[in-house]
Amino acid sequence: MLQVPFIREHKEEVIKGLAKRNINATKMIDEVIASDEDRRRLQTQLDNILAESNSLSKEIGNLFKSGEVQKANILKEKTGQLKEESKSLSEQLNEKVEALNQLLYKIPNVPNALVPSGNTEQDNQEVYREGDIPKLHKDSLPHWELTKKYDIIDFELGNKITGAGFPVYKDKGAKLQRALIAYFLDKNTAAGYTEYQLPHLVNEASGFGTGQLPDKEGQMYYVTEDNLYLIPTAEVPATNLFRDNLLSESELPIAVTGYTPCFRREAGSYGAHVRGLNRLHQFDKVEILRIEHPNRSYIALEEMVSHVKVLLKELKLPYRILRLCGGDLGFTSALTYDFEVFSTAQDRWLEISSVSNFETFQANRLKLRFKNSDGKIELCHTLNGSSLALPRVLAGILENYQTPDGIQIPEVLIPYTGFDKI
RNA sequence: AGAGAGGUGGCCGAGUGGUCGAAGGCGCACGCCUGGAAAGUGUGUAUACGCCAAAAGCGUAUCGAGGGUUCGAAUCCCUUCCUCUCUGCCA
Repeated sequence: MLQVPFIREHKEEVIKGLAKRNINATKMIDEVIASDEDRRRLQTQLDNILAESNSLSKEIGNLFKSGEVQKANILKEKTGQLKEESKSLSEQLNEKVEALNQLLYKIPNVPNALVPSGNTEQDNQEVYREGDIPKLHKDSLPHWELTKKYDIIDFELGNKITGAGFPVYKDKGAKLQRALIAYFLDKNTAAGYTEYQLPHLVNEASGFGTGQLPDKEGQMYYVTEDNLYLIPTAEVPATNLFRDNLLSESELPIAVTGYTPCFRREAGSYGAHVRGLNRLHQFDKVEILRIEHPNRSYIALEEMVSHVKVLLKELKLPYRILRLCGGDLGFTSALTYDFEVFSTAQDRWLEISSVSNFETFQANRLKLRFKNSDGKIELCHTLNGSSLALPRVLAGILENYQTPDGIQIPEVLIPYTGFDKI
């Protein structure tokens, strides 16, 4: 959520930035500013009344002590009036604050200057490409055929025990999953990220902190009995570790990694784009997260991008990096780089990582602050990225590494799998 | 799940209607002391919002959360969440 003082002071900049998301925010921003002015006016009025009432109460106490009951009773009547006024004012104030918040929840983050404007995927900028696209044999298959052929993932079985989008990994498929998770976590911890094992269910406050709530509750599975949500990404529990924190500057930066399953209710579209592993209700992901000093957050973003590059390079998967355009940018993000692996058998790019800087947008909701060297309190910047989302990496490996007599295992994974071919 | 106890500042802990944003201690910061350190000693040490061009300053709110009683609530009442202990269940 954007900060009101920031909106007030950078009104044109905010409107211009949001225009890149194809939002005409002029009206919304004006409303916010007007609403905030009302709020401040009410606050001042209320504070004055309460101040008067407090000082009267003190007087009354003193009068009672000195036995001047009559005088005290006169003052009592006055405080009665003040009380009614303050009650009505504080109701108005609460309503105003709530209305203002409702407005703010609807305003997405202001894109960074680097974000290109645009509506669709077509407008994303390719900023990097690496790796050779392999030439496959003529009978090569998409992964959903391969998994069947080698009996390593069973979609039907998952369908039976749960439903569509909940695959069952078997035998070497299961082992390969575990290998990927271990490999990613090892690389991340070696790069300085601290490993966490996180809860897979979160409460409402956490969903709110990272921006899933309000409005996007439909995307999460919800446990009604206990009022908990299944996490759509480790970003939610990992970021909320630091909710309501006032850090000292020396504690920054913080770097966290964790593996969790992710649960997404999203219905999605149909056809080849969602076949097999391309889109699931439950999938595994290893996440990296950083909490940074505002001065360093864009350096950190580059570091995260470089780190993910290494993973893909080592896996020898052909990939490209896109800088997302305004229309494709997530609600909370200021700048996002998407990583896509090329699947030769499907002849298309598959998104496998998304690395974003949220600047203060999440931190503002989370109340995640630090005390700077001048002793002033500032919001931290938060960033996160996948390193990596498993299913599509797996799809990429299966499809790109297939040979007429089996699927090769990428060299870096062999120490983890214990086998070199499926 | 049942019974009981409890939630106070970074931490420990006192506080049962006004003098309490809150004693005392620890911690932390700065100073003094010291050749240096320890000890000792002095001072300071919450957050949010508002007023103010800003700083200083002032005001308001905050003792788990929400509501109520009262001129006045950390303190009394109600609701709710959480933690701990015992019993039950269970990996």
